[in-house]
Amino acid sequence: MSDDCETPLSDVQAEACPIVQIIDRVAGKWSVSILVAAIREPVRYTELERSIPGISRRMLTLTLRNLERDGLLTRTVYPTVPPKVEYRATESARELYGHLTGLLAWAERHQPDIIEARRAYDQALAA
Amino acid sequence: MSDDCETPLSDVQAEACPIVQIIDRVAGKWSVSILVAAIREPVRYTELERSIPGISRRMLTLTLRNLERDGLLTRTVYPTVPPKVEYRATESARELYGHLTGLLAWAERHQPDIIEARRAYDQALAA
DNA sequence: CGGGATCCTTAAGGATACTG
DNA sequence: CAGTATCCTTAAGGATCCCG
Repeated sequence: MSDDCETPLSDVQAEACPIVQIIDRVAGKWSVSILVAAIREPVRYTELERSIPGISRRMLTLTLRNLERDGLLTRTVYPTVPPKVEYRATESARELYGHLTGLLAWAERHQPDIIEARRAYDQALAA
Repeated sequence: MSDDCETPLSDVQAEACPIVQIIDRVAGKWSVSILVAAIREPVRYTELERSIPGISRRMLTLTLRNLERDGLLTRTVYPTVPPKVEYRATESARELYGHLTGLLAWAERHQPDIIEARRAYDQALAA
């Protein structure tokens, strides 16, 4: 999935490629949910599992690892009994979050247009 | 993949959900590439096929249809021989594009951090 | 030229049992 | 509590052929 942005590209596609990479980073079903949950305050594993409906243990762990690997989350283990692990958003993640809320604003402004566009498109097909 | 944002959610996940929906809209391997290509001027089918390395006919058509359905592209057929079809970005898409370039700026600012974070993470694993 | 229809491969994700 | 390991299902995407 990771286009290298290496093999010779037209100027316009050279612009598209890094954008695709970021999108990929926050794509997948769960990345944003976890990121948003960890933005304001550190969260624990089980806390995430409970607050994100439908996520499986497997995907929770996998997505956490990826976010950590990209430097968007830090993972802190408290060697207590029972163990306690906290995930918190990094500064980098908080800046990214700012851009995501920008996208959110766009979505809210255009939601009616999108609904209508889909309705029109689907109706045109049925005809 | 489309979380409904319907089933009762915590306030924080209620915020995450619409963001996930937009990400999904521009996720997938090709959406952004096509969008960017069509932003400045109308483009033709074969033009897209040539300018986006590696895209298959199938995915080009599928992605175009989805973008059109969401009101991000308009499709214009000129009934000439041979046929000519132009895709152009809508106003809505141009606004979305603005937010995407915001993401691009974030990516450029943090690319060194990300590279370093991954390197550190991978090295810690190998140890 | 601009596709649609079909078949196949790969990767994302879900379910669940087990563990330090 | 916070995971890992394993198995299985689904969906995204690729290759190809055909057609107005």
